[in-house]
Amino acid sequence: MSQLLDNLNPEQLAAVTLPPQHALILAGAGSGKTRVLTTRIAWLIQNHHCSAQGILAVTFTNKAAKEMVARLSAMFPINTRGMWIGTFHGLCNRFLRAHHREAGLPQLFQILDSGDQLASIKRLLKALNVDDEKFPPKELQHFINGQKEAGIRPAAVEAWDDFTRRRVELYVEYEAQCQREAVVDFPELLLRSYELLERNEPIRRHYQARFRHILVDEFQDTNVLQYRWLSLLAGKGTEGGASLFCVGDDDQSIYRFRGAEVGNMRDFERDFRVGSVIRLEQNYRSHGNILDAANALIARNSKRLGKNLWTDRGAGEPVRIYEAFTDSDEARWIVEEIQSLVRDGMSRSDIALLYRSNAQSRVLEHQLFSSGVAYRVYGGLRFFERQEVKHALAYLRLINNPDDDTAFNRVVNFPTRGIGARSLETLQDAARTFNTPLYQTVPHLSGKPGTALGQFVGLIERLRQETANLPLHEIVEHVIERSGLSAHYKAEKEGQERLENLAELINAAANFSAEAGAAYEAEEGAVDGSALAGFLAHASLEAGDHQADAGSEAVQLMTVHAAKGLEFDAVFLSGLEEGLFPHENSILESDGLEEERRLMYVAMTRARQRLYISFTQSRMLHGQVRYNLRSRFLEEIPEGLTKWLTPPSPRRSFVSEPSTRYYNPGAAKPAMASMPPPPPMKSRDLGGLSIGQSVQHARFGDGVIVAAEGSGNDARVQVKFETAGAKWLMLAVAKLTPVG
DNA sequence: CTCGGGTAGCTTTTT
DNA sequence: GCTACCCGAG
Repeated sequence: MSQLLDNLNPEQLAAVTLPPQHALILAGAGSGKTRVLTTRIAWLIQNHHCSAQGILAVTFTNKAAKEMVARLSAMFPINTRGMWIGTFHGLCNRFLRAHHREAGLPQLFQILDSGDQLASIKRLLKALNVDDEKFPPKELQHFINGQKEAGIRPAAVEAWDDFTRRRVELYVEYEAQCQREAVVDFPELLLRSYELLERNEPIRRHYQARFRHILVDEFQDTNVLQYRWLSLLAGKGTEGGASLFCVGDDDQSIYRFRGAEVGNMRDFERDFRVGSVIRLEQNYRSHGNILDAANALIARNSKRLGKNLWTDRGAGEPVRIYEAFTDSDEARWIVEEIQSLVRDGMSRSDIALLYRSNAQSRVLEHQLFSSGVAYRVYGGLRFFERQEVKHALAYLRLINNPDDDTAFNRVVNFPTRGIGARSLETLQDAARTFNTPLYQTVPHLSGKPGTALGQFVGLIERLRQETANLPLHEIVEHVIERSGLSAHYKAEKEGQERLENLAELINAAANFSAEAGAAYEAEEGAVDGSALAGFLAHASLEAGDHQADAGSEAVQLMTVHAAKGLEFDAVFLSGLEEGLFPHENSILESDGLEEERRLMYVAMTRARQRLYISFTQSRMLHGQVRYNLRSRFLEEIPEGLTKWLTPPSPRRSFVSEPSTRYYNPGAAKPAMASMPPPPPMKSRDLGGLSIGQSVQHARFGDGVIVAAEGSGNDARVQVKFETAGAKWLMLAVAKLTPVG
């Protein structure tokens, strides 16, 4: 117990030992957030503030949940099984399985991942003969999920125009289809749970009485529905209930685009009259210069709860800045620098190469590859998203729940068994007529038992019977063999890797039985039903690691988003250019720039010892060479903390943005006068115009030149107009008048 | 049914 | 510039 609290700093200690009450912990990057969260749980239990059953801890990713459980078990022999620790979706799944009847779901309901959901929507639009040009499936998916995540059912959507009204109708149809097929999408897991808690008083009271302490990780990433779910569970006000312990960092809120609502932090303070806001500001990760640079940058954001990281580790090295001519030059320099770090003894896996968008990885990969530097890219397809794995899972899903039309469509003709679009269309039509799922419709088709479709149904029936009494991993193995998948990939030239993945799936099933089996059958029979159903839910809820040979001694490549929560000795931050970072799309969004700045803050605070920032004068993007200004974020890092590895060239003033008030060309260091002139690319003949120049156009109005290409008669400039958006204009044709 | 040619679109992502 | 997806030909 005394050991438990050893080495906590005063703020961490205060957070861990708060008396039971609502609390908001503002935990800066690298401030020991996870440690506080887990120690808090251990402290609560050891001091008899509650039993393990009284704890609910919720995270966003399976990784974070697993880490919490691992750290807790390492702390003291604790019954983690009794606790509810998991992701929002994982916990809601557990809840809905336990109360499926009250939630209006069959016990063996299946979970649709995003891809399944999209397929389901496409199928719906087709069946309803909806023009998918007018209603693009992706857009409809976004619409439906957006409504659900705001807690809005179709009847409550405010639809003022025909377009929205039609989308609401499709939302209704989609809900009906899911119900018919006994499937539940991700946001539905949340919404169903919320609604059930809300309308069913006995169940609500049961859980409110049970959970004494609710702990939330990455609270800044919660969406509206998640916050409401937490509020309901905590039972604020008359119903008594749990203490909410929310840990988050508003400066690291980078997921607004997927519904995260930072405002939840302020709302939480207000709604729950949070008396204690504790700031964890001591950083155990980075050296002083890196922290100071990050602090100075984030200080320019206006909407902050306020926080300043510090360290006692010393200033360390300056932030290194490098300007390259082209993206390949930038990549070449980065790889050379990496090689030199490795020569000096740094481990490749302690080096990260970060970028704003995935498209940037290609040039970097190319250079790493040709220099023979081992690297690893995060962000590809994940295990349970692979084609062959999804196919195998689809067979398993059909055994588990034949009404799952998404699974049916996926494998009815894979491997091919002569069931073409024609027969499927007939089947679809019949299914609509009889209002039955596809599987059940097959026997209705005018008594031809020998048809290919009939044989397919026969196959599934046979598989179900043959596997009825087998242990889980043998079910999986049997289905892979007897469905024809195995033979299909054996025959395929490139099938070897797929076969290995299928073998890995059998492994995963064996592991699942061994590990999760025990946990799942704990208390309340939360997930009974078959092991198969549990495994399928697991496969949907946890897409698996991003592949890439883990553990190998390799440089880590990923987007800044993917790097959140990670740390490295050396971090290379590439592509610090206007339009890329901050991304051009974000500049038009309200508060978009502040979110980009937070993203930059996250990126910088990943570095322990060395931070490199680079940008280029020209970059190939969307098949065009673009000439971008260097990012305004570079101007927001105080000069004394940086070291330019190339001579800093003057940044053209960025006319349309108020942030330039921080940039004062007049105050340029005298040394700049002796710097070499800007390289030739910048001095291209634009008829007296330059990048950054404000111009006027007769039709499009006022704008700023943001890029240029070609020369002479072919010279073109890209102008970002205030109202008309970005346009490429031929200088020889367009009449542009310089302004100012 | 499979292959390949043509074309639209292109920030970030977990569950 | 790349790629994912759609459609038409074989």
